[in-house]
Amino acid sequence: MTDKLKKAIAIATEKQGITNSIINLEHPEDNAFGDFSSNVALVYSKQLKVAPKVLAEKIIEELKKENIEEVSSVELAGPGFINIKIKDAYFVKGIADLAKQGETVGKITKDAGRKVMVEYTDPNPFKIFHIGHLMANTVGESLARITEFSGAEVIRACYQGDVGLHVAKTMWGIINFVKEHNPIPRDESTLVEKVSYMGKAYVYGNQFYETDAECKREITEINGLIYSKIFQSETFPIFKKEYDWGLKISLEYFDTVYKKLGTKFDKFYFESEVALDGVKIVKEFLAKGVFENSEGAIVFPGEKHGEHTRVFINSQGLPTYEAKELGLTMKKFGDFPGLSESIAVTANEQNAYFKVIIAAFGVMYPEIASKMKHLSHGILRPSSGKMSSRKGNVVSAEVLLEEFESLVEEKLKDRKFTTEEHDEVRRVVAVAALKFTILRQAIGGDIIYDPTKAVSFEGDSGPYLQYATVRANAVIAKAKEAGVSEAVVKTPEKVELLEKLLIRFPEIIERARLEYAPHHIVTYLVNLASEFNSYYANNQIVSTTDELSPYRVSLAKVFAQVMKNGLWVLGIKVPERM
RNA sequence: GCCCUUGUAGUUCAAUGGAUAGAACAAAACUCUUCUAAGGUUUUGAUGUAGGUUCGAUUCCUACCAAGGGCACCA
Repeated sequence: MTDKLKKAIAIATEKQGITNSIINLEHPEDNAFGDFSSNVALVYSKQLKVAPKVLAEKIIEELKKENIEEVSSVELAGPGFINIKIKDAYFVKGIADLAKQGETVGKITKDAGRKVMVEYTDPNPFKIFHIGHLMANTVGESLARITEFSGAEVIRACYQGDVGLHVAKTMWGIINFVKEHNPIPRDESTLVEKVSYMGKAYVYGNQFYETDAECKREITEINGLIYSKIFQSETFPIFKKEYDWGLKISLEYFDTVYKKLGTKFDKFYFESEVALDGVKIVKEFLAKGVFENSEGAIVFPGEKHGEHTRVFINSQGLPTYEAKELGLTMKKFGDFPGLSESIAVTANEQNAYFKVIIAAFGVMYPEIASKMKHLSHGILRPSSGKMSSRKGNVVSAEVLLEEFESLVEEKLKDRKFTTEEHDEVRRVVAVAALKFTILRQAIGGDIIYDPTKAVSFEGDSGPYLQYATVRANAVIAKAKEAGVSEAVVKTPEKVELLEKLLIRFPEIIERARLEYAPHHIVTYLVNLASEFNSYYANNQIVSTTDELSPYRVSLAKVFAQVMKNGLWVLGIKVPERM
């Protein structure tokens, strides 16, 4: 419909002497202005040296001559807008079409044939899985699903730092921690206990790294030994027992978190498997003059490319995060030939870092640079202070999720559930509340989270969207029970905003994909759910006497499916009941 | 010091250069013998400051103010 109207307006505009015009066609915010609105007359009036209103009148005249079937009226409004209203029958038919699509409603084919990798979450073994990882996971998963829903083949990747200074700090911490305080948790301890022990060991190690020169020297030495895992494996076994233990429980624990959040990665990358490649690339392009020797390190002189200089190989001869990133990127494109796009989601403190990486690729492999996309998120901040896993004042994902779950628990008190159902609802609703909080606003900005107020489940929230869907499903079930006919025999004279919003779903998906902006979907679903809730309050949907009942039930069905798919794209599940 | 990002109701967020700047929370009132009241209805309230570009600026440009992040061997 949008394309059809755009074309018609383009033709009408062309007759006024404007060629190759860019037609802007939008849904006016105020529904009273019509279903579509265009500002072409305002845009091109200057070029033609006529008043916008005069031009608009002429275009409207042409449009009327075209006699487009679905259009009920074309009007001039305001300073020169062309407002178009669509016949109600078109929307009724639109709902019927959506109903036919069933579970695939809203899926588009914009990205068909494309292969897109999304790398996100990237927690580091040997360290805590904190709320920053929760954010990256939520944003990344949603972007992956939007892309998938747009028809692309999506590869979910997760990149984990199994070598590096942080590992050395934890190793040192474990070794010294054991001596002084606590022994390593035994096998019968829970995974969470083991992981939190390791988190403490890291903080302990880091504390000494920063304050004690001798400890710093030891940790640096351990770091070198850890790298020997890659370079010359025979010197590594010194810490092998602690290392293997730490890596194993970290990965096991991450899996439990992913399961809870609803992510399933297709590919895990480790720093240890890309570090060597990174070194190779740096050496190769050092010879070609892309990198330079500087103060014993090898750096990329970013200033030559509008960026800043960064160290790729340190004076110890070890690859930094930067060099590993080169190896990782090459490996991604090597593992998945024909990759059309490689998206990486990280915290926004890495924005400048990624610009340098992409600039370096721009010099070495422009083809790859053009396919790289970096997206970032802000921090999920408990209104007091910045969190840092180095200082240990971080909120772990575990703690935050538990906090949300206990809030849901409160609400669940009055409802009757089986134990199994209770736990499921508790978890699904808590995750929805959390993901909604993260995805409701444009990605990139910080999300301020007040731990005392926590999260209200009233108003715009994940549970609000789930609740509207659950109610629609309950109505559908009731209709089935009451034996309301499936066949729609009568349709309403006049459609509501609900129908109009429903048929826009695919457009919203497309925009979210184009702009890498999940929050457009959130905004849309909130409006849609709110519209449905009003409709639900004003209309009896299930009735054995009202001829409109089958239509209303079919509308509820389409609504429930759009909500389910829209929430799926956000990574949110809908419970059976709540 | 330099670079990047962000300043919108009391609060947390929206708004492809367009029309009367949308929600939610908080506050006040109403609403469950119709399908789940985690709902619905109504009322109050905002574009950091100063310029500029434009028919039109929350949006683009400049300066200032404020907040956050980054800037060499961490990831």
